[in-house]
Amino acid sequence: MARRLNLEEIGRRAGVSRSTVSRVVNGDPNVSLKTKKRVEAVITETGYRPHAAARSLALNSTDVLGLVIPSAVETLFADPYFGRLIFGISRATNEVQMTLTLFLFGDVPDEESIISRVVSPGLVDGVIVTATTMGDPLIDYLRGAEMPFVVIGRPDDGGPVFSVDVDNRGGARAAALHLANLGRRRMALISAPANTSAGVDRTSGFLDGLAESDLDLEGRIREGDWTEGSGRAAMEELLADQPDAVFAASDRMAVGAMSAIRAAGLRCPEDVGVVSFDGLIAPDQTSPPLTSVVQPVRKVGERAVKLLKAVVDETVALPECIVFPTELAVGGSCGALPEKVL
Amino acid sequence: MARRLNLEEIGRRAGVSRSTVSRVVNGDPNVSLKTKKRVEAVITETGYRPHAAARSLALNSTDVLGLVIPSAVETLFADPYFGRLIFGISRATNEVQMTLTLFLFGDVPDEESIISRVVSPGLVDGVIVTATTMGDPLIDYLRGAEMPFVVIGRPDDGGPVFSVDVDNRGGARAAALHLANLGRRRMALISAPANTSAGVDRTSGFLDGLAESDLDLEGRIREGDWTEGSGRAAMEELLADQPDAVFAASDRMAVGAMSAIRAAGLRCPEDVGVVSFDGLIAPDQTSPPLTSVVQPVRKVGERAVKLLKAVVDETVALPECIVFPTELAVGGSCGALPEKVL
DNA sequence: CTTGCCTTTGGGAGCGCTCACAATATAGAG
DNA sequence: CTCTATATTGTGAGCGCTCCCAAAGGCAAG
Repeated sequence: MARRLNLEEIGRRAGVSRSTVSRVVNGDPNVSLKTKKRVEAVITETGYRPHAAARSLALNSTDVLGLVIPSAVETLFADPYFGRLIFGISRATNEVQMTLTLFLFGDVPDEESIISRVVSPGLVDGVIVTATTMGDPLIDYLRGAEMPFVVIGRPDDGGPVFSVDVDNRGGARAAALHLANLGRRRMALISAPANTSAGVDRTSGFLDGLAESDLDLEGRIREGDWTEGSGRAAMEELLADQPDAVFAASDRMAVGAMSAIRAAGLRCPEDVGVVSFDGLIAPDQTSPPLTSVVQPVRKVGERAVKLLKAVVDETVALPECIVFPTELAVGGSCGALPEKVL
Repeated sequence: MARRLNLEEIGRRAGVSRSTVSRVVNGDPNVSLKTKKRVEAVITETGYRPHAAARSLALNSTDVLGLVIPSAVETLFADPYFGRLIFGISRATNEVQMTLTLFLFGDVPDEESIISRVVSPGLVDGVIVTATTMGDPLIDYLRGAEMPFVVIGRPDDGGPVFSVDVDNRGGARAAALHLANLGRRRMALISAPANTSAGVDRTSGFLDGLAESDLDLEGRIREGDWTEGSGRAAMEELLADQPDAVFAASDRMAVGAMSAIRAAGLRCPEDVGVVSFDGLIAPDQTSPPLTSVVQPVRKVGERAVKLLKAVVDETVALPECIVFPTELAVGGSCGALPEKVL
């Protein structure tokens, strides 16, 4: 008796055909009210749920979006950025009634296997790619497989892609100008990896701002790897050059830098002002509260989903590069007095 | 010309049949070397990838695991716990060549829609459920839908389920004993939500430890919600009772508690010793480093995947409850001198 | 009562795959 | 060279769904 629940079986029990049940399930209005009620009763009673794979096969569409994070080493995941991003993406995915699948690459080179799964037809309708390093072959691979995709960040080569990014350059420039306006003259930079577009853009934006203020790093630059530890190490080295301010290209690196400053017996912001990038650390989590270039992480995620859906549905034609503005949120770490802000 | 790439088409191009190509794709040894080479050449050349949905339909198995986090409000996601857990689960999923899909419930009651997707046949082979609150109807729903599942945490009711948990009770008890051994007598507790099994177990374990030491909370208990802010608020209240130590049921709440202690002009550990639960905060991220009950989050995730796979494959019969031990990692926050530790 | 039109329902085919089994090729033994 | 045993390949059916079109039912007008 335990026959599988499928359209045919529901139809049999309701005394109608497969197609009629299908119509009811999919809300097709061309069904008489009486039939509809009857079928719905059977569905509720049996707990029938359509078979997702079968539907995907017939429709050639899965209603599943993939999120690919190629460099998800454990340290990366400690960054609140990804939690927030995943949250935003998940939210937006739910909103459009789709499902989110996650492709994280471990340290192990399971890349090969994962990538080939990502581009399999019938698994996902499209993917969002983030945290790629420059020259990542993944992008070309996706193009070759004709898998719709959206990049979070700035794609490196000239190839046309859909992307969502934040104004890294403008934000970093604003950080430099802000510090310069506060009278800081010997600034230092803890940069993000130079093989990421965010790293490159934040560095060049900061340099832009310095140049506009007739200032220079004079070698006071160290590259971090996004982690707190790397920020601390970088700051320890930079302190030898006695900077009066530092811009860290991420919140976590800034936290590390602040702890190095404190450990050296210096005060923040009096001796060394600190400005960071991200805006993901609550004001009460550091003392003094971080002055930070805020990027709208959740919005980026949500926008990426919407854009990807448009790409999949082919309701958008030309490759589009969306850039969200960033905004400087002044805390106490840069040395601007609260009075000045309010 | 642009005919769809499928087994039939690959076969046509290689001069063999559908099944032969299928055999090659799936590594069936019953194919002559010559044929195999020829087919593989065509596959490489065309970039053919099997259609996942079609395969799922035929095999009635998707090779996809779901991770369901029913209470993923944004604050929850700020906890490093989930990042770590997802990382572990993702790793293990990759290892068994499966794919991970994520079901996060937003604040909005999209629950209905998400749950019904979770239990649809043909989407996932099974799910891992975590962060459920007691009495969560999700569990019963999964049972009713005959969807294989594994719970991370201790299931509340008596119904037989597969689960992976850590020894919350034993860990919290060890925390109490440790503080008692150090001579603390007026301990306080910042508990985790009482509608979670971890919350209940950590509280009762701590009370056990106190009782064994002939101590009592005497009302010095406040319930937090896992967040740093709630830990700070709880501590502020507790300080009125002048405790000489506090056990926070999570790292983040402990961090909040420490900041409240500092803000009150008290010293940690001299005035108030702090012990937390989780062990997810690096020693150099707080000062003094947190003494914490370490739970093997990543292992829990990995084990959950293995267990779920066994459940799906029906290679395990009786509901199994796996409990990982926890271990007290002594930092400086509890007042144990470094000499004592080493 | 017939006709025509619109509403509602049913059946066939196909999505791309796997599985079971039939068909064919190959080889070894007699 | 024939015959069987085995290695290799091909065919049909079916997984559960959707789509398309044809069939049936209902109803008003002629």
